[in-house]
Amino acid sequence: MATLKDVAALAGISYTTVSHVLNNTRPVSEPVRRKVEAAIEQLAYVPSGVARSLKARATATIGLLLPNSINPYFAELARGIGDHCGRNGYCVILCNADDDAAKQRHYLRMLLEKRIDGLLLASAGPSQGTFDALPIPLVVLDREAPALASDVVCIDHEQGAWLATQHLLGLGHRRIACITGPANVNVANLRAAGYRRAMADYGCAVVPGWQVNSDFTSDGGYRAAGHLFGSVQPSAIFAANDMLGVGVLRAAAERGIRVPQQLSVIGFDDIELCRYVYPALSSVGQSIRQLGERAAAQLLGRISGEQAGPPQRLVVAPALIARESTAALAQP
Amino acid sequence: MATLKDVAALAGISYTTVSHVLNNTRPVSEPVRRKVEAAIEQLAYVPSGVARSLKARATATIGLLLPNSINPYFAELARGIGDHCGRNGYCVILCNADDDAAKQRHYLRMLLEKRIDGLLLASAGPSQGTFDALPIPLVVLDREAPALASDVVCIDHEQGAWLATQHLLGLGHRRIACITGPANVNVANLRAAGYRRAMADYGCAVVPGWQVNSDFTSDGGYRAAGHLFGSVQPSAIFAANDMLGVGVLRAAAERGIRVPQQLSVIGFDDIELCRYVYPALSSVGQSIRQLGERAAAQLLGRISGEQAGPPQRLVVAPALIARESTAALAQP
DNA sequence: TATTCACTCGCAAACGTTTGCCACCCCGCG
DNA sequence: CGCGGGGTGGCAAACGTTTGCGAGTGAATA
Repeated sequence: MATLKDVAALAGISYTTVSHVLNNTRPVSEPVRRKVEAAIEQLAYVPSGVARSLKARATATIGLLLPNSINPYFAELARGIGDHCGRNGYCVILCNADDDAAKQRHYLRMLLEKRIDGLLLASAGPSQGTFDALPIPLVVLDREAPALASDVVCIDHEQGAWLATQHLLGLGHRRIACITGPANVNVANLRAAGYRRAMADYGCAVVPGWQVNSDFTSDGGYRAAGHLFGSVQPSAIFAANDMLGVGVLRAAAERGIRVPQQLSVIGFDDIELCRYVYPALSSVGQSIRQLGERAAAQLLGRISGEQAGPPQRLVVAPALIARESTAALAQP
Repeated sequence: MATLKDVAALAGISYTTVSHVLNNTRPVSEPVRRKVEAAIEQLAYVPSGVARSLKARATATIGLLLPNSINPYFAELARGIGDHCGRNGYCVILCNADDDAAKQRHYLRMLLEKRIDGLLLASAGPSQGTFDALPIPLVVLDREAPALASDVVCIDHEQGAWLATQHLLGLGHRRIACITGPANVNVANLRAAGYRRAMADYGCAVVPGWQVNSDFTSDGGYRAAGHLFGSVQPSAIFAANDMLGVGVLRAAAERGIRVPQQLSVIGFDDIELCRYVYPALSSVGQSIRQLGERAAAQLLGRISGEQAGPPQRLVVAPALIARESTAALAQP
């Protein structure tokens, strides 16, 4: 690859000046500028971001560390982040940790070596001190990170769950089951709490067995729903994420349970998949892409120094998106 | 951030030696090594990949340029690529061009500045010379790139379409419609060609109107199917990609057309979404993640110089994945 | 004519690594 | 005693930029 010096030599000029015409960083006479530009063209010169980064101590690159990418939710998140960063001249390096703590540390190390300007951490499991004293801005996405003194942007999980459950209650349902995530992940517990609060608000006792833990996958939702159909026979199910909801839909369809006539189902997150299944899955959430963009904006703000001050918590309010999978309780 | 010199100063040793203990690149006495390691620990030193890359003229990073990310297909592809690269010590910088040629050039420029070691180009539109004289290895994914003298890894689109159509024909269907992509994208034409070849093999004339162009989106499939239902009333539909297929499923469901009893539907690509819809969508394809890994492997081979020689075409054979959306033609 | 600018441009020192080359010490051998 | 050589470790030159400092032109001004 051609370098600044090559261009300078070809143009018969010092490479300092070449640098200045490249960056418009000081006036250069027209003839010289033209010669330089011709040389650049001729050599197909592309400046080295590596050298530039070394000098500038900045890479215009951020890292995005995802815990597991099986959930389409993260794909949409990544899109929002990538878009915002691209628009602002930043690159993003994407790493899937696959729920593996060792892998996560490995990637973090890699990113630090690459001298990323900031890190976006999406809903990781127990981080156990991995992200304690990072030398770069960090914003945590989607998860509450009480231990970390970093910015957090996420949705109000508890409120969203309340909203979803309240939607079902408002439709007349009372036998409302809840399928939630693993008991050791915080988000799952918050959503379950929202469910229980809504039930309590309506004076509905949550019978043991109505709330079942699963794993945030479609298959988990499928199995959990099968179990519920055989026991508590709910008239509505709040699935603590959309993948679970999709699994519920399938379990119902296979048994000939008609949705929403005989069973209402609502999910959480409002991933695009909701619109593709039939019946389309009602859900609560906010534009995931916007969430990603917001997180990216926050991080970029920290990097530029524009955003200063103590850690912020940006929690966005969820909205109800009623689709085809929820309807009023049929009169018995 | 601490530098090599800081570590050296703290350890009371030259920074040359520090470098050597870091990389195990020449024997270092035990006491010195211990002192260095202690200093590294104490300063939380992380070597600068930027400086390293500048010296080594390599970044251990590849670029992944996607045309549009609305299709979940690309998310899966990215996952496979990211996995393979991660395992081999490479990072991936992901760029979504959103079907915008200017954006695509912008990203390419950015990636070149970042001095990526290789580029993975997924199924872009007409590239019109943008990728002509790249100074780095390039492998094109998913699309046949006749103009480019680069490696290509893709699936046999024509054969896959033949397989899908043949599956329907084997089930007794004759009134088989085909919904395909935009006429100006090569992949769409190849798939349409496979459809027609299969029809011809069975002596079925393709009546005008049986093949309709769409846009590879769920919505496009929905509209096209609606159109078909009102006119040719096929007993089976081959959708040239899974998103189209999902749209067909919805159009059928809304009209009370039962799949597969009254209508068989088959897609192409075998994205994960196929398994989530009900009825699960039959499809043809090969593990998308593996396709991605394969492409990444090819690129990494070119980068390391292990793979030399003329451009290769790796085309993988598609397989039929029969699910719930296809069944034998009901006897009238 | 001497001084002061405005306008252009070049020199060279960073940025943080890797690595070829060389220097030193000490031991064993002739 | 002289010398070779293994075992250690330091010097300094790259890698390709950015940028502070300064130098050289003319022309305008005093």
